[in-house]
Amino acid sequence: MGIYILPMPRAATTSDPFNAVAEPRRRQILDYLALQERSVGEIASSLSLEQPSISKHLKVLHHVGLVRVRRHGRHMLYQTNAEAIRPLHEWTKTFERLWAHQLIRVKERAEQKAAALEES
Amino acid sequence: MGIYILPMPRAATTSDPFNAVAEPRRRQILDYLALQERSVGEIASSLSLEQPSISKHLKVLHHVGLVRVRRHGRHMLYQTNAEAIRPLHEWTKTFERLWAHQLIRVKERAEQKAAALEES
DNA sequence: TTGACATATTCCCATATGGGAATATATATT
DNA sequence: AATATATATTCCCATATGGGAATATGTCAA
Repeated sequence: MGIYILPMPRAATTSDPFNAVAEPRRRQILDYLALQERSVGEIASSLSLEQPSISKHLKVLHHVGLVRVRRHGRHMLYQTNAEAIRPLHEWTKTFERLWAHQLIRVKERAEQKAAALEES
Repeated sequence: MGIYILPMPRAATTSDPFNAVAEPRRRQILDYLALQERSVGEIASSLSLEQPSISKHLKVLHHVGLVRVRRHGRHMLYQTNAEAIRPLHEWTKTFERLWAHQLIRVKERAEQKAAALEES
């Protein structure tokens, strides 16, 4: 182990939040765990998935810091760590101005078209 | 005959923007093409990657609508379609309130700790 | 037409993956 | 102690993948 960044056909799901979040099930889990902590069993039954699958997804999410865990008796209580989603938010935010501009241009073109129709 | 559910080991990179954007190179490309359209050759030399690799990444990005293309002579000019990033932004945004709350709690706990130290 | 340039496609291959099934580990209860 | 419950791990396997190299397609210029 150490710093190894190379011949990977596709970056590991555990390599960063972007990869971890690419899987729809894992986004579901994060949504579900956003407001309150839940046990693995609760997650499994709520999302209609087998417990081993949930455990594996949680392992990935925990590896990149997207969830916190604490033990409560036999149960492991997981909860979304929203802070880890922030980098994704920041990255997407850098494009916010752009889609606003693009929408304005679409609107302007539509208005020009409407004006042209009036004249004819 | 019946319904066969094909085993998908991992969703295709072309399945949605979340998967397309998981690849760091593709995020680089989107950053680079955010403000102005660029030819494949320009992208390749700017990001220090082989042209075939760039073309393949662009194919994925185009498939999910993250870039637009237009032909200009022999050149293909690509540009980021910011609108397609919006769903990612919206999803991450749903967690915005939460990390604000969590930061407040972290701050409060730190202050309590400091107060306890003062007393002792 | 021929040649030069720009981009796209194909072939190769080692690797991570997600789900299912079976099993292992950990904790609580009696 | 033994047993039940909760979670984690392991094994299996078909599949998509990213880069490199080679090649194909497309477009302009002379």
